[in-house]
Amino acid sequence: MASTYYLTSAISYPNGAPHIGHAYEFVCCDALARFKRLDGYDTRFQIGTDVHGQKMWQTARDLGLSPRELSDKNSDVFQEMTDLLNVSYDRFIRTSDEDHHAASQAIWRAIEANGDIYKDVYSGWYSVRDEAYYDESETSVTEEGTRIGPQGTPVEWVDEESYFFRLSAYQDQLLALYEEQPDYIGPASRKNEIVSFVKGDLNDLSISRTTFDWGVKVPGDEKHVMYVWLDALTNYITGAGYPDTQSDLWRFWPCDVHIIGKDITRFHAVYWPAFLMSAGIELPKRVFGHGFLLNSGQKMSKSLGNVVDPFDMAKLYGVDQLRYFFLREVRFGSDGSYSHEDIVNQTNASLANNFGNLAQRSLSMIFKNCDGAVAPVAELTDADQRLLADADALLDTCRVAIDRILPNEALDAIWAVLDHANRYFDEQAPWELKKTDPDRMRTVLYVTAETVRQVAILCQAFLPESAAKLLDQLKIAEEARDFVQLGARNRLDPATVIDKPQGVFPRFIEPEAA
RNA sequence: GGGAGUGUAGCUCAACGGUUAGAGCCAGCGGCUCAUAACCGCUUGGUUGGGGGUUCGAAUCCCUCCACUCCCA
Repeated sequence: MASTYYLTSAISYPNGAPHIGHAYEFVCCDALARFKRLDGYDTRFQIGTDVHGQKMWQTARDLGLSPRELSDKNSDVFQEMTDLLNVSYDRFIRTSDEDHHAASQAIWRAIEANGDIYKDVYSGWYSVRDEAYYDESETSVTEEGTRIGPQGTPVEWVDEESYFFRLSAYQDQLLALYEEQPDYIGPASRKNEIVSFVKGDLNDLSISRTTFDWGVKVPGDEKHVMYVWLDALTNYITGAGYPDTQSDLWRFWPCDVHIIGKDITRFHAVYWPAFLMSAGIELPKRVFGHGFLLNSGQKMSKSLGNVVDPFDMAKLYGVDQLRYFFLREVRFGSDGSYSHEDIVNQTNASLANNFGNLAQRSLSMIFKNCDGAVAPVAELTDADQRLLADADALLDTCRVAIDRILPNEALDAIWAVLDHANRYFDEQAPWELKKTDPDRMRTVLYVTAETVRQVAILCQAFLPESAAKLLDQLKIAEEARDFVQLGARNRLDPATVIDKPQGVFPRFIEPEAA
Protein backbone atom coordinates (compact mmCIF):
# COMPACT_ATOMS: atom_id res chain seq x y z
CA MET A 1 0.00 0.00 0.00
CA ALA A 2 1.62 3.26 -1.13
CA SER A 3 2.02 6.10 1.33
CA THR A 4 -0.27 9.03 0.77
CA TYR A 5 0.85 12.55 0.04
CA TYR A 6 -1.67 15.37 0.20
CA LEU A 7 -0.58 18.78 -0.95
CA THR A 8 -2.62 21.93 -1.27
CA SER A 9 -1.97 25.30 -2.75
CA ALA A 10 -3.81 28.24 -1.26
CA ILE A 11 -7.13 28.82 -2.94
CA SER A 12 -7.08 32.07 -4.88
CA TYR A 13 -9.41 34.98 -4.33
CA PRO A 14 -10.75 35.58 -7.85
CA ASN A 15 -11.69 39.19 -7.33
CA GLY A 16 -9.71 40.04 -10.46
CA ALA A 17 -7.49 38.36 -13.00
CA PRO A 18 -4.75 35.97 -11.92
CA HIS A 19 -1.28 37.47 -11.74
CA ILE A 20 2.21 36.12 -11.88
CA GLY A 21 2.25 35.34 -8.16
CA HIS A 22 -0.61 32.90 -8.61
CA ALA A 23 1.19 31.27 -11.52
CA TYR A 24 4.33 30.98 -9.43
CA GLU A 25 2.59 29.27 -6.54
CA PHE A 26 0.68 26.87 -8.79
CA VAL A 27 3.81 25.81 -10.65
CA CYS A 28 5.80 25.22 -7.48
CA CYS A 29 3.02 23.13 -5.99
CA ASP A 30 2.66 21.23 -9.21
CA ALA A 31 6.35 20.34 -9.25
CA LEU A 32 6.04 18.88 -5.74
CA ALA A 33 2.89 16.96 -6.62
CA ARG A 34 4.30 15.55 -9.83
CA PHE A 35 7.50 14.56 -8.10
CA LYS A 36 5.68 12.65 -5.38
CA ARG A 37 3.41 10.96 -7.88
CA LEU A 38 6.37 9.83 -10.00
CA ASP A 39 8.07 8.68 -6.83
CA GLY A 40 5.24 6.26 -6.13
CA TYR A 41 3.19 8.14 -3.56
CA ASP A 42 -0.58 7.94 -3.53
CA THR A 43 -0.75 11.67 -4.20
CA ARG A 44 -3.53 14.21 -4.05
CA PHE A 45 -3.11 17.83 -5.05
CA GLN A 46 -5.85 20.37 -4.54
CA ILE A 47 -6.11 23.90 -5.78
CA GLY A 48 -9.03 26.21 -6.35
CA THR A 49 -10.76 29.49 -5.68
CA ASP A 50 -12.16 31.14 -2.58
CA VAL A 51 -15.20 32.90 -3.92
CA HIS A 52 -17.03 34.20 -0.88
CA GLY A 53 -16.76 37.34 1.17
CA GLN A 54 -17.84 40.92 1.03
CA LYS A 55 -15.28 41.98 -1.55
CA MET A 56 -16.61 39.56 -4.15
CA TRP A 57 -20.13 40.51 -3.26
CA GLN A 58 -19.41 44.21 -3.78
CA THR A 59 -17.40 43.74 -6.95
CA ALA A 60 -20.25 41.75 -8.42
CA ARG A 61 -22.72 44.43 -7.45
CA ASP A 62 -20.54 47.10 -9.08
CA LEU A 63 -20.38 45.08 -12.27
CA GLY A 64 -24.10 44.34 -12.26
CA LEU A 65 -23.55 40.62 -11.85
CA SER A 66 -24.69 38.18 -9.23
CA PRO A 67 -21.89 37.06 -6.94
CA ARG A 68 -22.28 33.60 -8.31
CA GLU A 69 -21.91 34.78 -11.89
CA LEU A 70 -18.80 36.76 -11.04
CA SER A 71 -17.19 33.96 -9.11
CA ASP A 72 -17.92 31.38 -11.78
CA LYS A 73 -16.61 33.62 -14.50
CA ASN A 74 -13.41 34.55 -12.69
CA SER A 75 -12.82 31.06 -11.33
CA ASP A 76 -12.93 29.80 -14.90
CA VAL A 77 -10.06 32.10 -15.77
CA PHE A 78 -7.99 30.80 -12.85
CA GLN A 79 -8.71 27.26 -13.85
CA GLU A 80 -7.76 28.01 -17.46
CA MET A 81 -4.46 29.31 -16.24
CA THR A 82 -3.70 26.20 -14.20
CA ASP A 83 -4.49 24.10 -17.24
CA LEU A 84 -2.33 26.25 -19.48
CA LEU A 85 0.59 25.85 -17.07
CA ASN A 86 0.14 22.08 -16.97
CA VAL A 87 -0.76 22.10 -13.32
CA SER A 88 -1.75 18.55 -12.45
CA TYR A 89 -4.36 19.16 -9.79
CA ASP A 90 -6.63 16.34 -8.70
CA ARG A 91 -9.37 18.74 -7.80
CA PHE A 92 -10.00 22.37 -8.56
CA ILE A 93 -12.30 23.27 -5.71
CA ARG A 94 -14.50 26.34 -5.62
CA THR A 95 -15.88 27.29 -2.27
CA SER A 96 -19.28 27.61 -3.89
CA ASP A 97 -19.26 23.82 -4.39
CA GLU A 98 -22.06 22.05 -2.59
CA ASP A 99 -19.89 19.60 -0.69
CA HIS A 100 -17.83 22.49 0.54
CA HIS A 101 -20.86 24.21 2.07
CA ALA A 102 -21.70 20.95 3.78
CA ALA A 103 -18.16 20.57 5.11
CA SER A 104 -18.05 24.17 6.36
CA GLN A 105 -21.32 23.77 8.21
CA ALA A 106 -20.10 20.52 9.66
CA ILE A 107 -16.93 22.04 11.07
CA TRP A 108 -18.97 24.92 12.45
CA ARG A 109 -21.19 22.47 14.32
CA ALA A 110 -18.20 20.57 15.59
CA ILE A 111 -16.63 23.76 16.96
CA GLU A 112 -19.95 24.82 18.40
CA ALA A 113 -20.41 21.42 20.05
CA ASN A 114 -17.08 21.94 21.73
CA GLY A 115 -18.40 25.16 23.27
CA ASP A 116 -16.11 27.51 21.35
CA ILE A 117 -18.74 29.64 19.62
CA TYR A 118 -20.72 32.41 21.26
CA LYS A 119 -22.82 35.30 20.04
CA ASP A 120 -21.96 38.93 20.74
CA VAL A 121 -22.02 42.32 19.08
CA TYR A 122 -19.17 43.58 16.96
CA SER A 123 -18.66 47.29 16.59
CA GLY A 124 -15.94 49.14 14.79
CA TRP A 125 -14.64 50.70 11.63
CA TYR A 126 -14.53 48.07 8.95
CA SER A 127 -12.65 48.19 5.67
CA VAL A 128 -14.19 46.02 3.01
CA ARG A 129 -11.11 46.25 0.86
CA ASP A 130 -8.81 45.08 3.66
CA GLU A 131 -11.44 42.81 5.18
CA ALA A 132 -10.36 44.09 8.56
CA TYR A 133 -11.67 46.08 11.48
CA TYR A 134 -9.72 49.08 12.74
CA ASP A 135 -9.64 51.01 15.92
CA GLU A 136 -10.91 54.56 15.52
CA SER A 137 -7.44 55.89 16.31
CA GLU A 138 -6.10 54.14 13.23
CA THR A 139 -8.54 55.83 10.92
CA SER A 140 -8.56 59.33 9.53
CA VAL A 141 -10.92 61.50 7.53
CA THR A 142 -9.96 62.72 4.05
CA GLU A 143 -10.68 66.18 2.64
CA GLU A 144 -13.68 64.75 0.83
CA GLY A 145 -15.04 63.62 4.16
CA THR A 146 -14.40 59.91 3.70
CA ARG A 147 -13.07 58.03 6.69
CA ILE A 148 -10.19 55.80 5.72
CA GLY A 149 -8.13 53.11 7.41
CA PRO A 150 -4.36 52.88 7.73
CA GLN A 151 -4.06 51.34 4.27
CA GLY A 152 -5.93 54.28 2.80
CA THR A 153 -9.06 52.30 2.08
CA PRO A 154 -12.52 53.55 3.04
CA VAL A 155 -13.93 52.24 6.30
CA GLU A 156 -17.50 52.14 7.49
CA TRP A 157 -18.96 51.90 10.96
CA VAL A 158 -20.28 48.45 11.61
CA ASP A 159 -22.37 47.51 14.55
CA GLU A 160 -23.47 44.00 14.00
CA GLU A 161 -24.44 40.87 15.76
CA SER A 162 -21.76 38.30 15.24
CA TYR A 163 -20.68 34.87 16.32
CA PHE A 164 -17.27 34.62 17.89
CA PHE A 165 -14.72 31.84 18.06
CA ARG A 166 -12.89 31.44 21.35
CA LEU A 167 -9.44 31.78 19.79
CA SER A 168 -8.06 33.11 23.07
CA ALA A 169 -8.56 29.69 24.62
CA TYR A 170 -6.05 28.13 22.21
CA GLN A 171 -3.01 30.23 22.91
CA ASP A 172 -1.21 27.63 25.01
CA GLN A 173 -2.04 24.75 22.73
CA LEU A 174 -0.82 26.68 19.72
CA LEU A 175 2.45 27.60 21.37
CA ALA A 176 2.87 23.97 22.41
CA LEU A 177 2.27 22.94 18.82
CA TYR A 178 5.03 25.22 17.47
CA GLU A 179 7.31 23.94 20.20
CA GLU A 180 6.64 20.26 19.63
CA GLN A 181 6.65 20.41 15.86
CA PRO A 182 9.45 22.79 14.96
CA ASP A 183 8.82 22.15 11.27
CA TYR A 184 5.13 22.95 11.49
CA ILE A 185 5.67 26.43 10.07
CA GLY A 186 8.24 26.88 7.35
CA PRO A 187 10.48 28.52 6.51
CA ALA A 188 11.86 29.42 9.92
CA SER A 189 11.62 33.15 9.39
CA ARG A 190 7.85 32.88 9.11
CA LYS A 191 7.68 30.88 12.28
CA ASN A 192 9.22 33.60 14.45
CA GLU A 193 6.62 36.02 13.22
CA ILE A 194 3.79 33.70 14.15
CA VAL A 195 5.16 32.79 17.56
CA SER A 196 5.47 36.42 18.53
CA PHE A 197 1.96 37.08 17.29
CA VAL A 198 0.50 34.27 19.37
CA LYS A 199 2.53 35.23 22.42
CA GLY A 200 0.74 38.55 22.34
CA ASP A 201 -2.88 38.52 23.40
CA LEU A 202 -5.05 36.50 21.08
CA ASN A 203 -8.48 38.04 20.71
CA ASP A 204 -11.52 35.97 20.00
CA LEU A 205 -12.34 35.98 16.35
CA SER A 206 -15.52 37.25 14.78
CA ILE A 207 -16.62 34.42 12.51
CA SER A 208 -19.91 35.55 11.00
CA ARG A 209 -21.42 38.49 9.12
CA THR A 210 -24.97 39.69 8.63
CA THR A 211 -24.38 42.65 6.30
CA PHE A 212 -24.32 40.55 3.16
CA ASP A 213 -25.41 37.05 2.25
CA TRP A 214 -22.70 35.75 -0.08
CA GLY A 215 -21.15 32.86 1.76
CA VAL A 216 -21.84 29.71 3.69
CA LYS A 217 -24.93 30.02 5.88
CA VAL A 218 -24.37 29.58 9.56
CA PRO A 219 -26.20 26.42 10.53
CA GLY A 220 -29.29 27.18 12.57
CA ASP A 221 -29.08 30.96 12.06
CA GLU A 222 -29.34 31.75 8.39
CA LYS A 223 -29.20 35.53 8.81
CA HIS A 224 -25.48 34.95 9.23
CA VAL A 225 -22.89 33.87 6.73
CA MET A 226 -19.62 32.42 7.89
CA TYR A 227 -16.46 34.50 8.03
CA VAL A 228 -14.73 34.04 4.71
CA TRP A 229 -11.54 32.65 6.22
CA LEU A 230 -13.28 29.97 8.26
CA ASP A 231 -15.02 28.81 5.15
CA ALA A 232 -11.94 29.15 2.94
CA LEU A 233 -9.61 27.19 5.19
CA THR A 234 -12.13 24.40 5.42
CA ASN A 235 -11.63 23.68 1.71
CA TYR A 236 -8.63 21.58 2.62
CA ILE A 237 -10.74 19.03 4.45
CA THR A 238 -13.65 19.27 2.04
CA GLY A 239 -11.21 17.90 -0.47
CA ALA A 240 -10.50 14.96 1.82
CA GLY A 241 -14.16 14.07 2.10
CA TYR A 242 -15.01 15.78 5.39
CA PRO A 243 -17.28 15.29 7.26
CA ASP A 244 -17.45 11.76 5.91
CA THR A 245 -14.46 10.24 7.61
CA GLN A 246 -15.41 6.90 6.10
CA SER A 247 -14.80 8.41 2.69
CA ASP A 248 -12.13 6.93 0.52
CA LEU A 249 -10.58 10.38 0.34
CA TRP A 250 -10.15 10.70 4.07
CA ARG A 251 -7.00 8.61 3.80
CA PHE A 252 -5.29 11.81 2.65
CA TRP A 253 -5.95 13.64 5.90
CA PRO A 254 -3.92 14.93 7.67
CA CYS A 255 -2.49 16.89 4.83
CA ASP A 256 1.27 16.74 4.31
CA VAL A 257 1.73 20.38 3.46
CA HIS A 258 -0.23 23.54 2.80
CA ILE A 259 1.73 25.75 0.42
CA ILE A 260 0.72 29.38 0.82
CA GLY A 261 1.93 32.92 0.23
CA LYS A 262 3.86 34.30 3.16
CA ASP A 263 1.25 37.01 3.70
CA ILE A 264 -1.40 34.54 4.80
CA THR A 265 0.73 32.51 7.16
CA ARG A 266 -1.22 33.71 10.17
CA PHE A 267 -4.49 32.33 8.91
CA HIS A 268 -2.91 28.97 8.26
CA ALA A 269 -0.63 28.71 11.24
CA VAL A 270 -2.91 30.20 13.91
CA TYR A 271 -6.58 30.22 13.02
CA TRP A 272 -6.65 26.99 11.06
CA PRO A 273 -5.00 24.74 13.67
CA ALA A 274 -7.16 26.36 16.35
CA PHE A 275 -10.33 25.60 14.38
CA LEU A 276 -9.18 22.03 13.87
CA MET A 277 -8.25 21.53 17.51
CA SER A 278 -11.65 22.75 18.53
CA ALA A 279 -13.40 20.54 16.02
CA GLY A 280 -11.34 17.54 17.09
CA ILE A 281 -9.72 17.04 13.69
CA GLU A 282 -6.09 16.13 13.17
CA LEU A 283 -3.78 18.97 12.18
CA PRO A 284 -1.94 19.23 8.89
CA LYS A 285 1.71 18.26 9.18
CA ARG A 286 3.17 21.41 7.76
CA VAL A 287 2.47 24.89 6.52
CA PHE A 288 4.96 26.52 4.19
CA GLY A 289 4.84 30.22 3.30
CA HIS A 290 6.62 30.98 0.07
CA GLY A 291 8.03 34.35 -0.92
CA PHE A 292 6.86 36.77 -3.56
CA LEU A 293 8.04 37.33 -7.05
CA LEU A 294 9.05 40.89 -7.64
CA ASN A 295 9.17 42.48 -11.05
CA SER A 296 12.77 43.59 -11.49
CA GLY A 297 13.01 43.92 -7.73
CA GLN A 298 9.91 46.05 -7.45
CA LYS A 299 6.62 44.99 -6.03
CA MET A 300 3.94 44.56 -8.62
CA SER A 301 1.19 47.08 -8.50
CA LYS A 302 -1.34 48.50 -10.86
CA SER A 303 -0.15 52.03 -10.23
CA LEU A 304 3.42 51.17 -11.23
CA GLY A 305 2.04 49.57 -14.35
CA ASN A 306 4.32 46.55 -13.96
CA VAL A 307 1.66 43.90 -13.55
CA VAL A 308 2.31 41.10 -16.00
CA ASP A 309 -0.30 38.75 -17.36
CA PRO A 310 0.84 35.16 -16.88
CA PHE A 311 -1.05 34.09 -19.99
CA ASP A 312 1.06 36.47 -22.04
CA MET A 313 4.24 35.30 -20.38
CA ALA A 314 3.50 31.64 -21.06
CA LYS A 315 2.79 32.50 -24.67
CA LEU A 316 5.95 34.56 -25.05
CA TYR A 317 8.48 32.31 -23.33
CA GLY A 318 6.80 28.91 -23.41
CA VAL A 319 5.18 27.07 -20.53
CA ASP A 320 8.15 24.94 -19.55
CA GLN A 321 10.50 27.89 -19.88
CA LEU A 322 8.37 29.85 -17.47
CA ARG A 323 8.09 26.90 -15.11
CA TYR A 324 11.83 26.40 -15.20
CA PHE A 325 12.48 30.01 -14.35
CA PHE A 326 10.10 29.96 -11.40
CA LEU A 327 11.51 26.73 -10.03
CA ARG A 328 15.20 27.24 -10.59
CA GLU A 329 15.79 30.91 -10.10
CA VAL A 330 13.92 31.50 -6.90
CA ARG A 331 14.76 29.85 -3.64
CA PHE A 332 11.33 28.77 -2.51
CA GLY A 333 10.53 30.59 0.70
CA SER A 334 12.50 33.71 -0.16
CA ASP A 335 11.39 36.50 -2.40
CA GLY A 336 12.51 36.35 -5.97
CA SER A 337 12.82 38.78 -8.80
CA TYR A 338 12.20 38.40 -12.50
CA SER A 339 12.76 40.44 -15.60
CA HIS A 340 12.50 39.76 -19.27
CA GLU A 341 16.27 39.63 -19.53
CA ASP A 342 16.60 37.15 -16.66
CA ILE A 343 14.06 34.79 -18.12
CA VAL A 344 15.60 34.87 -21.58
CA ASN A 345 19.16 34.45 -20.31
CA GLN A 346 18.36 31.67 -17.91
CA THR A 347 16.16 29.63 -20.15
CA ASN A 348 18.47 29.96 -23.13
CA ALA A 349 21.52 29.05 -21.12
CA SER A 350 20.06 26.16 -19.15
CA LEU A 351 17.36 24.74 -21.36
CA ALA A 352 18.46 25.38 -24.93
CA ASN A 353 22.25 25.38 -24.59
CA ASN A 354 22.87 22.99 -21.78
CA PHE A 355 20.10 20.40 -21.66
CA GLY A 356 18.53 20.74 -25.11
CA ASN A 357 21.82 20.82 -26.94
CA LEU A 358 23.21 17.86 -25.02
CA ALA A 359 20.24 15.77 -26.07
CA GLN A 360 20.41 16.98 -29.61
CA ARG A 361 24.14 16.48 -30.11
CA SER A 362 24.10 12.95 -28.71
CA LEU A 363 20.89 11.76 -30.33
CA SER A 364 21.87 13.24 -33.67
CA MET A 365 25.08 11.29 -33.68
CA ILE A 366 23.23 8.13 -32.83
CA PHE A 367 20.79 8.72 -35.61
CA LYS A 368 23.40 9.58 -38.20
CA ASN A 369 26.18 7.19 -37.33
CA CYS A 370 24.47 4.18 -35.80
CA ASP A 371 21.34 3.98 -37.94
CA GLY A 372 19.50 5.20 -34.90
CA ALA A 373 20.47 2.15 -32.89
CA VAL A 374 21.55 2.84 -29.34
CA ALA A 375 23.99 0.00 -29.87
CA PRO A 376 25.50 -2.68 -27.70
CA VAL A 377 27.70 -1.44 -24.92
CA ALA A 378 31.35 -2.23 -24.75
CA GLU A 379 33.28 -2.15 -21.50
CA LEU A 380 32.70 1.01 -19.49
CA THR A 381 35.63 3.23 -18.69
CA ASP A 382 36.10 5.15 -15.44
CA ALA A 383 34.82 8.30 -17.11
CA ASP A 384 31.67 6.47 -18.22
CA GLN A 385 31.09 5.11 -14.76
CA ARG A 386 31.65 8.45 -13.08
CA LEU A 387 28.99 10.09 -15.22
CA LEU A 388 26.51 7.29 -14.71
CA ALA A 389 27.14 7.26 -10.97
CA ASP A 390 26.44 10.99 -10.89
CA ALA A 391 23.17 10.50 -12.71
CA ASP A 392 22.23 7.55 -10.50
CA ALA A 393 22.70 9.68 -7.37
CA LEU A 394 20.25 12.34 -8.51
CA LEU A 395 17.07 10.77 -7.22
CA ASP A 396 18.22 10.77 -3.61
CA THR A 397 19.44 14.34 -3.84
CA CYS A 398 16.18 15.46 -5.38
CA ARG A 399 14.10 13.66 -2.78
CA VAL A 400 15.85 15.53 -0.02
CA ALA A 401 15.37 18.83 -1.80
CA ILE A 402 11.71 18.20 -2.47
CA ASP A 403 11.02 17.17 1.10
CA ARG A 404 12.60 20.42 2.21
CA ILE A 405 10.37 22.18 -0.34
CA LEU A 406 13.34 23.52 -2.24
CA PRO A 407 12.74 22.62 -5.89
CA ASN A 408 15.55 24.96 -6.88
CA GLU A 409 18.04 22.70 -5.13
CA ALA A 410 16.72 19.69 -7.02
CA LEU A 411 17.25 21.53 -10.28
CA ASP A 412 20.72 22.66 -9.22
CA ALA A 413 21.69 19.04 -8.74
CA ILE A 414 20.20 17.96 -12.05
CA TRP A 415 21.99 20.70 -13.92
CA ALA A 416 25.29 19.82 -12.29
CA VAL A 417 24.93 16.40 -13.92
CA LEU A 418 24.13 17.99 -17.26
CA ASP A 419 27.28 20.10 -16.96
CA HIS A 420 29.20 16.96 -16.24
CA ALA A 421 27.66 15.25 -19.26
CA ASN A 422 28.57 18.10 -21.62
CA ARG A 423 32.12 18.07 -20.31
CA TYR A 424 32.27 14.29 -20.71
CA PHE A 425 31.01 14.50 -24.25
CA ASP A 426 33.64 17.03 -25.12
CA GLU A 427 36.46 15.06 -23.53
CA GLN A 428 35.42 11.81 -25.14
CA ALA A 429 34.98 13.53 -28.52
CA PRO A 430 32.86 10.85 -30.17
CA TRP A 431 33.23 12.65 -33.52
CA GLU A 432 36.91 11.69 -33.37
CA LEU A 433 36.15 8.18 -32.22
CA LYS A 434 33.99 7.80 -35.27
CA LYS A 435 37.19 7.62 -37.31
CA THR A 436 39.37 5.72 -34.88
CA ASP A 437 37.20 3.51 -32.69
CA PRO A 438 33.52 3.26 -33.67
CA ASP A 439 32.69 0.82 -30.86
CA ARG A 440 33.98 3.24 -28.30
CA MET A 441 31.97 5.99 -29.98
CA ARG A 442 28.81 3.94 -29.58
CA THR A 443 29.54 3.44 -25.92
CA VAL A 444 30.05 7.15 -25.33
CA LEU A 445 26.79 7.92 -27.14
CA TYR A 446 25.01 5.27 -25.15
CA VAL A 447 26.25 6.61 -21.83
CA THR A 448 25.21 10.11 -22.82
CA ALA A 449 21.79 9.01 -23.98
CA GLU A 450 21.31 7.11 -20.74
CA THR A 451 22.13 10.25 -18.79
CA VAL A 452 19.62 12.18 -20.85
CA ARG A 453 17.04 9.50 -20.11
CA GLN A 454 17.50 9.77 -16.38
CA VAL A 455 17.45 13.54 -16.40
CA ALA A 456 14.34 13.56 -18.58
CA ILE A 457 12.54 11.20 -16.23
CA LEU A 458 13.30 13.46 -13.26
CA CYS A 459 12.40 16.56 -15.23
CA GLN A 460 8.88 15.32 -15.78
CA ALA A 461 8.15 16.82 -12.39
CA PHE A 462 9.34 20.24 -13.46
CA LEU A 463 9.08 20.44 -17.25
CA PRO A 464 6.38 17.91 -18.06
CA GLU A 465 5.84 18.69 -21.71
CA SER A 466 9.46 18.89 -22.79
CA ALA A 467 10.49 15.90 -20.72
CA ALA A 468 7.76 13.85 -22.36
CA LYS A 469 8.98 14.87 -25.80
CA LEU A 470 12.49 13.76 -24.97
CA LEU A 471 11.30 10.46 -23.55
CA ASP A 472 9.27 9.95 -26.72
CA GLN A 473 12.41 10.48 -28.78
CA LEU A 474 14.23 7.94 -26.65
CA LYS A 475 11.37 5.53 -27.26
CA ILE A 476 10.72 5.13 -23.55
CA ALA A 477 7.33 3.49 -23.00
CA GLU A 478 4.75 5.45 -21.02
CA GLU A 479 4.84 2.90 -18.25
CA ALA A 480 8.63 3.08 -17.98
CA ARG A 481 8.79 6.71 -16.93
CA ASP A 482 8.38 6.68 -13.17
CA PHE A 483 11.19 6.97 -10.68
CA VAL A 484 11.52 3.21 -10.27
CA GLN A 485 13.25 3.40 -13.65
CA LEU A 486 16.03 5.58 -12.28
CA GLY A 487 19.43 4.45 -11.14
CA ALA A 488 21.65 1.57 -12.17
CA ARG A 489 18.97 -1.09 -12.16
CA ASN A 490 17.15 0.07 -15.25
CA ARG A 491 19.38 1.28 -18.03
CA LEU A 492 18.33 2.45 -21.44
CA ASP A 493 17.57 -0.63 -23.52
CA PRO A 494 20.52 -1.09 -25.92
CA ALA A 495 18.10 -2.46 -28.52
CA THR A 496 16.40 0.92 -28.80
CA VAL A 497 16.26 2.46 -32.25
CA ILE A 498 15.47 6.16 -32.41
CA ASP A 499 14.10 8.41 -35.13
CA LYS A 500 15.64 11.65 -36.31
CA PRO A 501 15.81 13.81 -33.17
CA GLN A 502 14.19 17.19 -32.89
CA GLY A 503 15.27 20.01 -30.61
CA VAL A 504 13.09 20.22 -27.55
CA PHE A 505 14.12 23.61 -26.17
CA PRO A 506 14.33 26.28 -28.85
CA ARG A 507 16.37 29.37 -28.11
CA PHE A 508 14.45 32.52 -27.40
CA ILE A 509 15.05 35.00 -30.19
CA GLU A 510 14.16 38.61 -29.50
CA PRO A 511 11.39 39.78 -31.80
CA GLU A 512 12.62 42.47 -34.22
CA ALA A 513 12.97 45.75 -32.40
CA ALA A 514 10.15 48.00 -33.49
C1' G B 1 5.07 53.40 15.73
C1' G B 2 6.40 47.93 17.29
C1' G B 3 8.20 43.11 15.56
C1' A B 4 10.48 39.71 11.94
C1' G B 5 13.61 39.32 7.75
C1' U B 6 16.84 40.75 3.70
C1' G B 7 21.20 43.62 1.88
C1' U B 8 27.81 39.67 -0.66
C1' A B 9 30.77 40.25 -8.29
C1' G B 10 26.92 43.85 -13.65
C1' C B 11 22.56 39.86 -12.48
C1' U B 12 20.67 35.46 -9.37
C1' C B 13 22.51 33.37 -5.13
C1' A B 14 26.53 30.27 -1.67
C1' A B 15 29.91 30.56 2.37
C1' C B 16 29.74 25.66 11.28
C1' G B 17 33.44 32.97 14.14
C1' G B 18 38.99 30.40 11.21
C1' U B 19 43.67 29.55 4.82
C1' U B 20 43.42 33.86 -0.54
C1' A B 21 34.83 35.36 0.41
C1' G B 22 32.77 30.87 -3.77
C1' A B 23 29.24 29.08 -7.99
C1' G B 24 26.02 29.91 -12.22
C1' C B 25 24.60 33.65 -15.83
C1' C B 26 26.45 37.95 -18.53
C1' A B 27 31.17 39.95 -20.57
C1' G B 28 36.43 39.21 -22.68
C1' C B 29 40.16 35.78 -24.76
C1' G B 30 41.44 30.93 -26.68
C1' G B 31 39.99 25.91 -28.45
C1' C B 32 36.71 22.47 -30.92
C1' U B 33 33.18 21.24 -34.96
C1' C B 34 29.04 16.16 -32.92
C1' A B 35 25.23 19.89 -31.80
C1' U B 36 20.15 24.68 -31.22
C1' A B 37 25.99 30.91 -33.31
C1' A B 38 25.59 25.56 -29.39
C1' C B 39 30.00 22.87 -26.42
C1' C B 40 35.02 22.91 -23.69
C1' G B 41 39.08 25.78 -21.29
C1' C B 42 40.99 30.26 -19.30
C1' U B 43 40.24 35.38 -17.60
C1' U B 44 38.23 39.89 -15.78
C1' G B 45 35.15 41.31 -11.91
C1' G B 46 34.24 42.35 -4.40
C1' U B 47 35.98 48.37 0.80
C1' U B 48 30.46 41.58 1.99
C1' G B 49 24.75 48.59 2.29
C1' G B 50 27.39 52.88 5.64
C1' G B 51 29.68 53.83 10.43
C1' G B 52 31.33 52.06 15.14
C1' G B 53 32.48 47.99 18.60
C1' U B 54 33.77 42.70 20.67
C1' U B 55 37.74 39.10 19.15
C1' C B 56 44.24 36.53 18.02
C1' G B 57 40.65 36.44 13.85
C1' A B 58 34.03 39.13 11.62
C1' A B 59 30.18 38.49 5.57
C1' U B 60 29.11 35.77 10.20
C1' C B 61 28.46 38.29 17.02
C1' C B 62 26.89 43.41 19.37
C1' C B 63 25.34 48.78 18.66
C1' U B 64 23.76 52.47 15.22
C1' C B 65 22.19 54.49 10.57
C1' C B 66 20.27 53.62 5.43
C1' A B 67 17.32 50.83 1.73
C1' C B 68 13.76 47.07 0.60
C1' U B 69 10.07 43.02 1.99
C1' C B 70 6.49 40.85 5.29
C1' C B 71 3.55 40.83 9.83
C1' C B 72 1.19 43.66 13.72
C1' A B 73 -0.80 48.35 15.52
